[in-house]
Amino acid sequence: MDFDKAIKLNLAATHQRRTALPPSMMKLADALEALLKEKDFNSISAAEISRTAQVNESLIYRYYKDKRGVLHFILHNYMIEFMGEIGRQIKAAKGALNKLEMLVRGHIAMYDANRVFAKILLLEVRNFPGYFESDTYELIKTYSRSMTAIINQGVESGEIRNDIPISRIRNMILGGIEHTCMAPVIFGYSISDDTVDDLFKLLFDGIVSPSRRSS
Amino acid sequence: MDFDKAIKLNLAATHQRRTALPPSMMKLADALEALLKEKDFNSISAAEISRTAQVNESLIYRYYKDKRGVLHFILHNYMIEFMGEIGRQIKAAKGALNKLEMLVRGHIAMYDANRVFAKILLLEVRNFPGYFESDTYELIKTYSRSMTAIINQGVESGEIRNDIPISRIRNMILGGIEHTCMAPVIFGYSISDDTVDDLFKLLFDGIVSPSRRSS
Amino acid sequence: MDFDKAIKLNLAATHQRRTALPPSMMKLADALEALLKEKDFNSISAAEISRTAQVNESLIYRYYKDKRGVLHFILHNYMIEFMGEIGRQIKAAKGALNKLEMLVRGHIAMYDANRVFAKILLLEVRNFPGYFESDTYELIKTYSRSMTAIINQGVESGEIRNDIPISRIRNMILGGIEHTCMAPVIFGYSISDDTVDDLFKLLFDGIVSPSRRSS
Amino acid sequence: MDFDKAIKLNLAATHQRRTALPPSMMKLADALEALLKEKDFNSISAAEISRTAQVNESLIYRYYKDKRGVLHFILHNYMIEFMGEIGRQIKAAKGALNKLEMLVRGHIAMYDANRVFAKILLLEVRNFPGYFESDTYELIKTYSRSMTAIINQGVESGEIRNDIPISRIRNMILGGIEHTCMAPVIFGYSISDDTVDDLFKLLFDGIVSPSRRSS
DNA sequence: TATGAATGAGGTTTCATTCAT
DNA sequence: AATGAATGAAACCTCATTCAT
Repeated sequence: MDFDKAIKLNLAATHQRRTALPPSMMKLADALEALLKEKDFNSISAAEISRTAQVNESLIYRYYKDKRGVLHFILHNYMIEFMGEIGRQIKAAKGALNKLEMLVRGHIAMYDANRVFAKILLLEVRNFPGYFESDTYELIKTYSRSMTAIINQGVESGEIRNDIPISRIRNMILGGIEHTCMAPVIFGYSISDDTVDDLFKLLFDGIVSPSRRSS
Repeated sequence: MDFDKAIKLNLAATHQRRTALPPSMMKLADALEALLKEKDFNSISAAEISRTAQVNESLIYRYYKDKRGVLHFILHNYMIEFMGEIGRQIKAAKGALNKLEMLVRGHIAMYDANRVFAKILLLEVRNFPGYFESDTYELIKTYSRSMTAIINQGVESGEIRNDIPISRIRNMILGGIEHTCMAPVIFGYSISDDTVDDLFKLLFDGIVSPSRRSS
Repeated sequence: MDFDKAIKLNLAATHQRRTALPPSMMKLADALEALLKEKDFNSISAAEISRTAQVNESLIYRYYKDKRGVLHFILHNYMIEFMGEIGRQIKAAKGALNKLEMLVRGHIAMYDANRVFAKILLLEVRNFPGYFESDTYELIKTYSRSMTAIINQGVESGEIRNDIPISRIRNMILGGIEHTCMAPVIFGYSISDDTVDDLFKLLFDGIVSPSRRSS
Repeated sequence: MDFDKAIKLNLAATHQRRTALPPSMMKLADALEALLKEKDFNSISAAEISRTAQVNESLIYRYYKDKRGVLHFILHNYMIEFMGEIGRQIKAAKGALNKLEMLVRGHIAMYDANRVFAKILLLEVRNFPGYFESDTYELIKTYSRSMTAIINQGVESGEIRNDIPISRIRNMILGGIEHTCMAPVIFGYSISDDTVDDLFKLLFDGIVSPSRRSS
């Protein structure tokens, strides 16, 4: 059973996943995840992963393409969970700004709760050649597109200013998220509600169209 | 002649610098800089640096503490150039917002013109243990403090809103800069003036105090 | 399988040991031992050990902590053999002085028969930082303690003078052994019985209690 | 000015020597000598020697054949001093046994006072291929021959037994000296008069001719 | 499904030494 | 008499990975 097959099984319900996959495959992923809490990917060796997993080193190459395959597997699992969660929250909200706020708060909350996920996405995966062609990056683009859609909807409904290209607004928001989370993730402190509130003040007072401003 | 001595010489004029240091020392730094345009630091080997520099590998260790020392040297040189440049530009501007704009535009222009500098600062240096205790990070803090001072001055003069902690405003700005530059730096396309203008619209409409708003 | 585990297996019978451990692990130890007959440890390279063992160089670091780990392994094996041998001989003797004589003669005989063991202990291991915290040094302390016990018993039975601290007597004896063996070990000549007899004359005329002296 | 020339100058009086030789040449030798007090030759690098000497590294190769050349130079200087000293002492003594005793006591005293000299001769120089063809070894042979001459004289005068080849007696004596000094030199404790007296007891009771024995 | 053994390429770093000035 | 620059070999060690069982 290889990585591709695993990914498909992964899409099934979480309960089933954990049992459907070979135990050692999960142990390896869990081990790497645990290690990522304390070091970056490049300084974790295959030997260390398997030692932590209490599993034979060769199994990495049975279940994954290579060492990096384990990282992608972890990321992919997180992304799927993330996308589902976000999808549910957006549906509940009314109006583009509310949806956006849900989205951003959900995103930050996910990073806050799952540091390893945040680390991988913020630090590990970027300068890896080939990442931007990976399946996982496709998921990110899906996410990005749904944010674009919401902004677009907000522009059309008049909630969001229309003098700036939507893609740029989206990038601003994504940048805000990343910057808000970067330091806490690197230095390991939690992201306070105040910080997030301030992010919204700065973000929204900037992008909300003048006619809608309270003051 | 070691790294420390080199740094001091570095502070001298650029013309002098290049001749005062051993040729191979500069060749190595130049070679690493060239290589950084195409790969990340960790996947550049000492052998590769010296091969590119057409210089003996062991000179890395004669002129620098270790391989990473070359990276620090490059970064340090850029930082010194950067700080000088920025300092000059700020003095020319009147008013906190103008100063801030100069600062941010200068910062982005520097990143745009010197991709390697941007890459090192945005990608390479962060998760290196010990970076935050380095001399170079001290320079960054100097920069950060001068930004804080300008914001503070803007708050006192009424140009900038006073309901958000200054440190958070500063982080927002730094985050905006980083995010504006991140994608262009990673994907290698240039940063358009429009992008920067938009950043200011978003940034300033957010931080300018309501009483000063035109609409 | 690492060094610690190996040590435990080591305690098993010799026949079993050689088969229980990875063949290459033993080949490496044997190779180093052979090389130590002709050069000192510092001038034997890892490449040389593995070449002699006809084994891949990296196995040194798989089976041992580092190059020095092989030395410790060899020493440890010898120590275990040594301790067993010594233990058996002591039991056979009656009276503290006889026991002591057995001990010392056994010790010297071991050095005489196993020059590499002697070399390691007398020359290679001493000024290595960390040796005195090693497992092997613990074995030495065990040995040292059993010598102390015998001396103590001799003092209580009146065989050994009681006006000198036991630890000093013990050190005197250990020093005598070392002194006797050092030159033969270094220059590669055998330790004559006469030399050992003389050591006893000097040692015992010094430590035997006055009441027991013939003259 | 090269080593050979230096050696010749060396043979001149001590006062002149130090001034006749280039200062850096002496600085290097002094530096190595100082370092030898704490490490063995193999773990002292050329860089370390020149750094300690506060002299340019290449000067090692200007004034000496190679790194080991410095060691030989130091040894040679000691040897010349040693030979002069010994020569003077011998002349003062009457009778072969007295001369021999002077010789041995002088030799041991020299080792005791000049640990670096002793270390080089006892430990560093032996397993170096080519040593036995060196100029310095010629000096040693001179020394050895003068000892042979004394023994010969003692045999002829009846002081020393004539049933053992002279060369063997000489080796016995040289071995005794080495044996006596080895442990103190390695472990860094001083050589007590008692130890030396014992050496003589053992040596002379063996080599003195029966007719001259007191008992 | 899993294991232990082994490999080879490559990593960073240190060193004695030589050359040009 | 002395220097700084440069070199190439070799040191120790790590790693991802494969193979036979």
